[in-house]
Amino acid sequence: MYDRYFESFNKRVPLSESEWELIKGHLSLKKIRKKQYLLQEGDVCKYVAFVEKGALRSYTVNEDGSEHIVQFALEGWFISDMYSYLTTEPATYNIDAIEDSELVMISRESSDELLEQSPSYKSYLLQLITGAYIALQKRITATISLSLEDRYTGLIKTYPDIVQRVPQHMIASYMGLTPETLSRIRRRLSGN
Amino acid sequence: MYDRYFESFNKRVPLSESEWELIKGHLSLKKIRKKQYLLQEGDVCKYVAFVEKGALRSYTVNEDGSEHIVQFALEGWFISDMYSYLTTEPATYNIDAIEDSELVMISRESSDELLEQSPSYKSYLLQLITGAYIALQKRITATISLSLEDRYTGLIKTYPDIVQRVPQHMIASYMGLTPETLSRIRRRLSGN
DNA sequence: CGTTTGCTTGAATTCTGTCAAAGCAGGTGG
DNA sequence: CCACCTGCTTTGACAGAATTCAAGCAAACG
Repeated sequence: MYDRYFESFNKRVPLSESEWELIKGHLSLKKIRKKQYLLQEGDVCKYVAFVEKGALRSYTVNEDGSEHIVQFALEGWFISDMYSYLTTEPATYNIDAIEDSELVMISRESSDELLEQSPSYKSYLLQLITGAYIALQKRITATISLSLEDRYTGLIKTYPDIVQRVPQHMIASYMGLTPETLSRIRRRLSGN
Repeated sequence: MYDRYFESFNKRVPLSESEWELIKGHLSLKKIRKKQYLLQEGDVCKYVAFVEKGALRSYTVNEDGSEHIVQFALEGWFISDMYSYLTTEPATYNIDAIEDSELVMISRESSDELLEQSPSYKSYLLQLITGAYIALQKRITATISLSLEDRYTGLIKTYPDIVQRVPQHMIASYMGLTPETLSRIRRRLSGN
């Protein structure tokens, strides 16, 4: 229980027994099934979810009904609508499960308390978000500077599990492409 | 001196006199001229720069010599190659000044010390990076889900000063477009 | 005043999206 | 066990959009 979360935490910020007990008291476990919503656009996002097991995605839906995937989250990643979480404004993203999943949930209230009471928690959060920030900057860099072929091969190298576990039309959406275009890129890469 | 930095800090995390003195002891001021480098690809990034005055950009250069702007930083923003800064690996980004600028510089050593000694500094950094993370997520969302017209008008609304102060071929680079394409988008938007 | 820099425009080319259809599993119910 | 869905991927033809290359023009600068 909370195994991966503890591992993620402890490898960045080594934890004493007592501090872990304090933190654990603010966590809760949630299981959701494939295709089930964790958050719907318009609701206020009250939790950050850390993925113990499974796979989720966050995405927007345009007026014409088209979906655009903003993020995937597999084991060891967190997912949330951070803006809604911090401001309590209505969420602009939807989040649902791509696979049956197990999540460690941290509410805004719990997070605020932990930030006051536990320097380790504050350090962990800082490191986690800094890592996420760097990853987003890399993604943007790839988007504006590389060809589609190079972006896709880079994605495979960086996140092989995502490419294996997630349907390709979702990868296309994540890259801002149509499924047809991604299919053609893959053919070009596999040597006609 | 350090006015904007103090303001940015104090509005997020109110500071006592003594704590500000502690922090101020770790800051230094740097002035750089337009077109001057703050960081070159391959060097290790030893500072995070907070912009007191002026405008900078970070960008990559491809083998063919084409530049791709990853970020702009105006007054109140920070800029750095965070990955290089944290790992001491060679930087993958270049940073230079678009206007004559004044910067508040924080070295890695100073930042580490402050993170240990000042809970307020840790809180400030967490809030700053969280805000930057959310901004990047918005940018990615716009990139994969909106038309070029909507992306450009969104940019004008969100960062009017950037669009006014930065040459348009740099805006085009930032959006991942050629200058010609951006010029045509602007004509379409101004009603032929 | 000449040069540089940035923005615009045009025509040809290349790439991507759209629409329609077909192929290909995996899963379900009969 | 098989036939039939259903969801996903691939393919083709065509229309639309962006890039490329070339040229022209205006403003800024030394």
